[in-house]
Amino acid sequence: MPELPEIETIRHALLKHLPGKRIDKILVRDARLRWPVDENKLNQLLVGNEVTTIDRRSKYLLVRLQKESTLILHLGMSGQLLYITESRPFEKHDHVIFYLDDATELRFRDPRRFGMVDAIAPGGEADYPRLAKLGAEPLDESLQAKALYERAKKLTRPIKNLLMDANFIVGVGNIYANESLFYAGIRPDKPAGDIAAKQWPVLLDCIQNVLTEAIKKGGTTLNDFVNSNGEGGYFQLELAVYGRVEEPCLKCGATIQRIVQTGRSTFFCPTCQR
DNA sequence: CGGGCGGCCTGGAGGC
DNA sequence: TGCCTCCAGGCCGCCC
Repeated sequence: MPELPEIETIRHALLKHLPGKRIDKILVRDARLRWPVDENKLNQLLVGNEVTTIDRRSKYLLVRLQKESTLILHLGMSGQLLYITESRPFEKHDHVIFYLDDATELRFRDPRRFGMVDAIAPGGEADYPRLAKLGAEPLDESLQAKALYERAKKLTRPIKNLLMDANFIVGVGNIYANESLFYAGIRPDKPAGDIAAKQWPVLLDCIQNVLTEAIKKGGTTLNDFVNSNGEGGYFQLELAVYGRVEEPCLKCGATIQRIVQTGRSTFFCPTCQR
């Protein structure tokens, strides 16, 4: 369940290995991902080009190549990117393999196949459908809490649902939405429009702190997340509310509650969060 | 337009 | 031991 900190961790790991390497060949072992993998498009746009750098937008990894083509990856729920330096047999869910010019490989592994592998032609990013409607980057220093307040002030849906909506703010999934709202002292089921203008800077600050701390710890490892070195993160040791139903609140000792919001588990402290 | 929800997908856990 | 059901959840598409 990679969210922004996990993707950022993977991006940093890949930056140590990929830049300067040329993609020599691409093997699509199973094209049935979230959208069918277009093998011809990958070959045309990516093969023969060197990686220049790697960016992130929302939970997408953007591997930049020469000639301004881009490899775009999404890890969905269970995706992993493995950087492989010595010959290793394929595993069942190794779906796409990028062979590099120094005999190393990048493998896209994804048991649940919610992930995505695609290529973007030069100049095509602005119109790329998955990127076009994305909301604010939470760690963007120019992001103003006031702008979020203005967008949210007439909305009736619960604040937690809004935080998980990538059209509003990106990179915040179930874990970090729960955690951020705990630190901000806001009930997850509070209507987004009921959050006062003066509360938004507090909330944004909590979101940024939670994400930044998680990045420092290498992300959260629950079921599936492993970074490109095959190592999990450590942020799960510091989760204040996520997954802690019936356990005592770390601030006040009250019992953490679990509710379901639009099919997703929500955890909160009924005393600290109002 | 806002907002809820079903479906995609597999592995692991729990019940019997 | 094995079969069944449920759950995890990012994101799209459909619906009201």
